[in-house]
Amino acid sequence: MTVLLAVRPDFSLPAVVRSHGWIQMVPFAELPDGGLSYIVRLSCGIVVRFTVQAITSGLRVDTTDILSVEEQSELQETITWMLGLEQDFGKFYQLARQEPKLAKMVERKAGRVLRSPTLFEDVIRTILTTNTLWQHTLKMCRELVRRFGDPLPTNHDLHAFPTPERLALENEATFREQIRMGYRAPYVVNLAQVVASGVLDLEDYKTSSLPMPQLRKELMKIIGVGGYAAANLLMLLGRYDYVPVDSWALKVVSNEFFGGAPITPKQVLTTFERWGEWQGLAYWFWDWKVN
DNA sequence: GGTAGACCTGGACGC
DNA sequence: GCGTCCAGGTCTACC
Repeated sequence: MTVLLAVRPDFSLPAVVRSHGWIQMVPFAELPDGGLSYIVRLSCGIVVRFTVQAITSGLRVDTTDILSVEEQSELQETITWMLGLEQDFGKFYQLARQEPKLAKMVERKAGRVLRSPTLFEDVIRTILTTNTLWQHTLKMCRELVRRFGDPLPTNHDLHAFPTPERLALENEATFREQIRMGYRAPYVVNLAQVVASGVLDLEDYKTSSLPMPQLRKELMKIIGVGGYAAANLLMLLGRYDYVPVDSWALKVVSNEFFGGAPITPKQVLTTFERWGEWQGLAYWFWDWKVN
């Protein structure tokens, strides 16, 4: 079935889809026209594949199944969150237009960051990106989805991202041996268990009114989420007043602003401080020198 | 608050 | 084929 969605004038679907590496991780996939394909498990338990494509009047959403009114509504809410359709970048674009290194991103209508349907999923993905090579991250995610995600009824080779409840049934050894997660295994087990049991309501953070420093502290209470991971999650939550500093950030900021000399994470943060509530975005979409 | 070392995997490299 | 080195963040212990 087909559903149409309206978007703001500053929205670009390919810009969101290609905003970062999530699109390379199952069950995300990019369509040839820059659109999005994703397999989602709705709250009623059905697994649906949907595609999103840009059309003149906004977005066209096609699903593999006929959905009830409630399911359609849930799917629309999910897509709105995933693509950041609710976000307004007017104020940021005004500032960014005055910075040559951000001119291209304004032109591309970039700024939105592709999100998973749930924060639980984004936390797991983020943990899988830490302290390893990107190819290993992709492999861990692929195996996690293939082994524990509910299959698409029309194609059992495709799966939705596993639920906290499903992952909470597994133990550390399974994740170490089958998913090759290494020391990250207890982090994932713990997160699945606290979310599945209701001890931690991660999805509540999507609408949290906590100031950034407190929200960052809350995120860092999750075992396996340190400074970088928390900053990355803040970006995904639409909080852009902090920069996710990893080894890449140290490298590009050093090359751009410090002549390639070794720098500290604090120097990265100081460099982007002037962007205030938008510093995360300014860093993320900066037109970095490529060496 | 800052620092050092352990934790894991997988790719690159030398033998 | 085997061993070694390295990259990549987080946690814990210690100062």
